[in-house]
Amino acid sequence: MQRKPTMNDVARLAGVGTMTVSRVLNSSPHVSDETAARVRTAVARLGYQPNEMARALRNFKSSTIGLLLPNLYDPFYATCAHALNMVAKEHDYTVLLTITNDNADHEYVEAKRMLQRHVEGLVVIPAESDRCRLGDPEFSEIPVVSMDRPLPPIEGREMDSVTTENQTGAREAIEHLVQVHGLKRILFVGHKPALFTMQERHEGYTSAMSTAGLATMARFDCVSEARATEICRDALELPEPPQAIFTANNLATRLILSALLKLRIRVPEQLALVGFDDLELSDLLHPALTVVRQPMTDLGSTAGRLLFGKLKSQVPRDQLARVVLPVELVVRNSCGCFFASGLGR
Amino acid sequence: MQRKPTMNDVARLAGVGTMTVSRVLNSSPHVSDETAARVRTAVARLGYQPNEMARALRNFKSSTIGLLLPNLYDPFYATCAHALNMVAKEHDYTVLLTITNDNADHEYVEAKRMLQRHVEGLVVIPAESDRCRLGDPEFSEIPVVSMDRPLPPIEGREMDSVTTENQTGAREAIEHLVQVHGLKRILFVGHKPALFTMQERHEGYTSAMSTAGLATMARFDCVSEARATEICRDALELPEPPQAIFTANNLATRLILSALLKLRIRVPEQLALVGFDDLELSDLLHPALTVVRQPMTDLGSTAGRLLFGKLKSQVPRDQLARVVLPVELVVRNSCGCFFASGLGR
DNA sequence: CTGAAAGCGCTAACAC
DNA sequence: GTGTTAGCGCTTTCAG
Repeated sequence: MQRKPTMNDVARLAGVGTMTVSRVLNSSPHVSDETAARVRTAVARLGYQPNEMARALRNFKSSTIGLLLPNLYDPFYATCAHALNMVAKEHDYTVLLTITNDNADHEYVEAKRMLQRHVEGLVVIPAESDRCRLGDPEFSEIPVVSMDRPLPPIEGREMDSVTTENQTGAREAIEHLVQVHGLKRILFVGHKPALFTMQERHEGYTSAMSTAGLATMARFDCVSEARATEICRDALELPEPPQAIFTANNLATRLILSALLKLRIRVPEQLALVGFDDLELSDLLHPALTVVRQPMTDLGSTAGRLLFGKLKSQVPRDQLARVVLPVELVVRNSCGCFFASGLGR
Repeated sequence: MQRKPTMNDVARLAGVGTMTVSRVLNSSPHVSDETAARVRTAVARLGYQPNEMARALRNFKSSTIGLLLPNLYDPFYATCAHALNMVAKEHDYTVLLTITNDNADHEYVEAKRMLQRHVEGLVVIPAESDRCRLGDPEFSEIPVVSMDRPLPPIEGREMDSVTTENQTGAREAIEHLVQVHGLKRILFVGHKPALFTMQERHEGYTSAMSTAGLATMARFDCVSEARATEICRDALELPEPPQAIFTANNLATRLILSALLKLRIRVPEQLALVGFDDLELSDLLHPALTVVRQPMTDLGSTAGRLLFGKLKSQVPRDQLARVVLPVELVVRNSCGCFFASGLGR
């Protein structure tokens, strides 16, 4: 385990100065072909690899970006992360990854760590919180882009964001239930009332319901199997029980579906179901799930494009971008469509 | 956007030398409480943050590890990555993430990039390939741990690995089909014959079949919906069609399931199904899937523990660890269990 | 207990 | 075209 060769070693072996080596490595024009060739042989002979640390220290750039997200076991976040990574790779950047567990304090600490590591930009799925600190002045030196949820503006400073049409998606889901299937009593089920996406989807639900002149009912506590069962039971005991449930994210969908199955409630005959977020196997379920599908990959790659646009100075730093990506209502069977016809197996 | 404060700035403000500041920051003992306090105030006043780049350059350590994996959209890999990240966080290390797309050349290039960035260790889900180069001498300076698939030993050098009981898992699945359900003709379906896990599972399948005195049949080309349909159709046209299919990974399971549904083949009555790898909604399917479940989180965290064991010098570098984690046969309905009783909805 | 000097590996700026 | 000098921000070494 001997010391790694440095630029000096290469220079000595090639019989030139270190600067010449540096120039060759950075393919600067003013080097004669002959010397360049000599240097390259020396590099190859020694298996020389530039020390990125020294380079970063000198150049004030690290070719690194930071990615902060709540977790990676949720396929939604993981897919965003995947897409972002691909963009970074295209630009020859490396990604520093951190899991925040949806905790704003961790997020802040980790973001600072990344700053110390001289990341040139940050992509973040902000932690669910009222007191996010990613707007602190120390972060204003690098571009920051948020995905899925916007970063709350702090002291007037706003940051780029890429989100999806949460409201529109929810509204379309409800309108489908109301207009196509003639349903009137639709229950909204979410898992965290404070979450931006949750609020937006609830807003979409509310507005669609009120447009149709229907009364709303919502539960925001669908966080466990037990609770989901409770929610379903409560709902069915109502004098006028809901005819459909709109689950506002993949966790809620999963839990409610499981509860419904256990309670032996027939979907969609007895209770229709539409969910926000597509799930891996939802087309193979019985009934196949009708869902609002979000463009997960686009979220990540758009965030990446936004960030690199600024890093490569193609876009002025102070130009604010707020991209909202379209969602798609994927009509399958759980809403009641194609079901009587027996297509649903 | 002014220059960041350096240690020198702090030293000047506190009226001490830079060394004293350094000592305080690294909580070295030989500083008087009073000076230390002065330094700390100065640090706070300036909002000083140590420059990790300079530190890494000086110390030859970066508090960074590298993670290389095929992709993040596969929940299996993503969950491993999540677990590893959590371990790294415990040790106050940062993770450099790279997607290899299961390409050994990308993997090699990216691993070298990580080396240039002075990662202190590497965790990798090796790309499917006969010519992996992660055993090259340049990597022998840092500990390398592989997950899910072992790294092929190169020039005698072997590396730590964490895998799961692929053979045993497959064998148990087959034995269940044979012994509990009395099935004799079982088709093995995989997607990539070269993959380590695929081979191991096939080996388990073969050994279980031969122990039972049964003939084997295998397909290794389940890579698309169309192909899956073809596989099913081919199988059913056989003079003695299979009574069960064993799908050797989550992709194959997904595709075969979808094909079976489309072909209106009843599971498990007409054809039983057992898969390797659990899927997010597989307990909600009709029938619920019987699967061999792998400890995804354990894979990641064990790999992390192995790596940090060496980084913290608790374990000698040359001590080879080969951990094999147990899998679990999760019996649900697709194998035929609990099905006649109507429990499956 | 504290500070000054030297240098980690690299490159921008200026000589020649 | 090419080499020399200086210094990025930090810490090790060695004097005080």
